[in-house]
Amino acid sequence: MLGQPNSPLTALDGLTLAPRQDSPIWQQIYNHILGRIESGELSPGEQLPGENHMAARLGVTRVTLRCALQQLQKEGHLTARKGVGIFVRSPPAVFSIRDGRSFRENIDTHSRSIATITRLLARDQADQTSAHMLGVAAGSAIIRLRRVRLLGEQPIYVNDKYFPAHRFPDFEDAYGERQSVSDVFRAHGIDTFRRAETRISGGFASPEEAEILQLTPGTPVFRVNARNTDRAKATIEWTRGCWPLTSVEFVFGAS
Amino acid sequence: MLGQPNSPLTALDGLTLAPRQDSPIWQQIYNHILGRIESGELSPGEQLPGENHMAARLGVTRVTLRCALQQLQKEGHLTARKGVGIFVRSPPAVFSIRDGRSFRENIDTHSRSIATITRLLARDQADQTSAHMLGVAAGSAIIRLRRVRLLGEQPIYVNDKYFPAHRFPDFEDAYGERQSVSDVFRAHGIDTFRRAETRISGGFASPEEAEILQLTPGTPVFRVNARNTDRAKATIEWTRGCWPLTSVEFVFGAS
DNA sequence: CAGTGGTCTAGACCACATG
DNA sequence: ATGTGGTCTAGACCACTGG
Repeated sequence: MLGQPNSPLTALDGLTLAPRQDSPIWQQIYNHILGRIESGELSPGEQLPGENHMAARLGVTRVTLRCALQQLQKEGHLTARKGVGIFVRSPPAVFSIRDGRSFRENIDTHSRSIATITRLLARDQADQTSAHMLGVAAGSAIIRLRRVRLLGEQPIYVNDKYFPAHRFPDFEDAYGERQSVSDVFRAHGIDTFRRAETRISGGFASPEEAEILQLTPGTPVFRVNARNTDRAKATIEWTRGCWPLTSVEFVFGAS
Repeated sequence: MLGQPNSPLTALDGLTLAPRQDSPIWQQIYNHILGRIESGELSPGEQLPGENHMAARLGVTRVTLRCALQQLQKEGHLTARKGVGIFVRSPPAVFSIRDGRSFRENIDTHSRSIATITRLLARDQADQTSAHMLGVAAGSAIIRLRRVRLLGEQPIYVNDKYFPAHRFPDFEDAYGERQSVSDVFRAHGIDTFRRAETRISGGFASPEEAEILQLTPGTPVFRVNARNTDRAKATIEWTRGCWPLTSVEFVFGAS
């Protein structure tokens, strides 16, 4: 028993199912919960009652209830953790990423707090893909960096960055102080660099991505691939990132 | 009875369910069908056997089978039409859209045939949103254009374009001949224009979008908003488009 | 009319996480 | 040991589409 993690258990307050409306029961449930999330009555991180409770409360089967919950999970509003419970995920008050600006510059226009977690920083050998993107030979020494960005408490972005190791002998030291890639560039004499290419595609969260971003596996996501080049147009960084579909908007060429 | 629309009914050939593997039954079914689609054994437009047939053939409940089918629908591989059947949708061999190029220039790099359908061309009054995007007063005369693009037989893109009517008195005539917006611009003395801003976000297909794109409602999609401006930086076109998530990749700033 | 997919019920067992 | 979400069964009725 978890005590009463959320004393009011308010998730379903005020829901009464119309007996035979034009819309399916699961959609009525879906709409009701979504409404309570978007209105803020259910806040991010809050736990919902168990599926059995909710199904009994509504007089429907778990199967029916789960239709609604699964849709809400696919849309990024809820996260389920097996053996634990279902939680409000959100925000996802969409915010904008402008091409050519740093992550922090983009976020700063928002009021919420932003955090960076470095999950991996290691030297490795380039595989086929990363070698190609960096313009080096397969097997060359590269540096791998995996970071997760949090908006408030919610992870909203995970990315893997790859660097040609020979350009950055002091990567770890330069990075360590402020977790800033720009610092690393500057420390190695690269004061101007440029976003050479950005590719945006769509996909579905792998189990690994889902765990990091606190999503249900199979949730739709943005996949972003980008290359940064130095003044001589040599590639100094290749980034592969993943965003929940509903958390972000990409802006190109704006004012 | 539809006769045998696909004589072999090959959708499930060779599938035998492992009794208690590590992966759920529905995922085994999912993987099997997806494999047959991607290998080309199931071709676009082909109809699957009915759910009852397939469920019986596999010795599972429809509920279990539908788990697999629904996932495949969300990913854009299958389309279900109530009262009719389930069809292979595909392609979606992803193809790339480069910013700043016309749709046709982008597609021509692909081998498949491309078609344009004009679903609507009308004069109207600007609502709040379109007025704001076009930089005109709400209620001003505007021109609305809705088009669908097909790759092969599959609709892969629907968009609504809005134009300030006062700039294009002869829109219909200039457009009619080749269904070309560039022609309209040229006919009104606009020989150079520029993509001022592109915004990419994610969402889920509305019933209307789903019908047009032959998707299941709720399928994840890209939403693209863009503005074109003339030499004087006045907005001459605002576009709102919708792509199935798995059909396209957007490329910015490439070679 | 018969066949289709969409919805729903009332059970059940499982793996998992927590206390 | 308990409660959680994940999976699955064996039925059922419905609305829709087509011939």
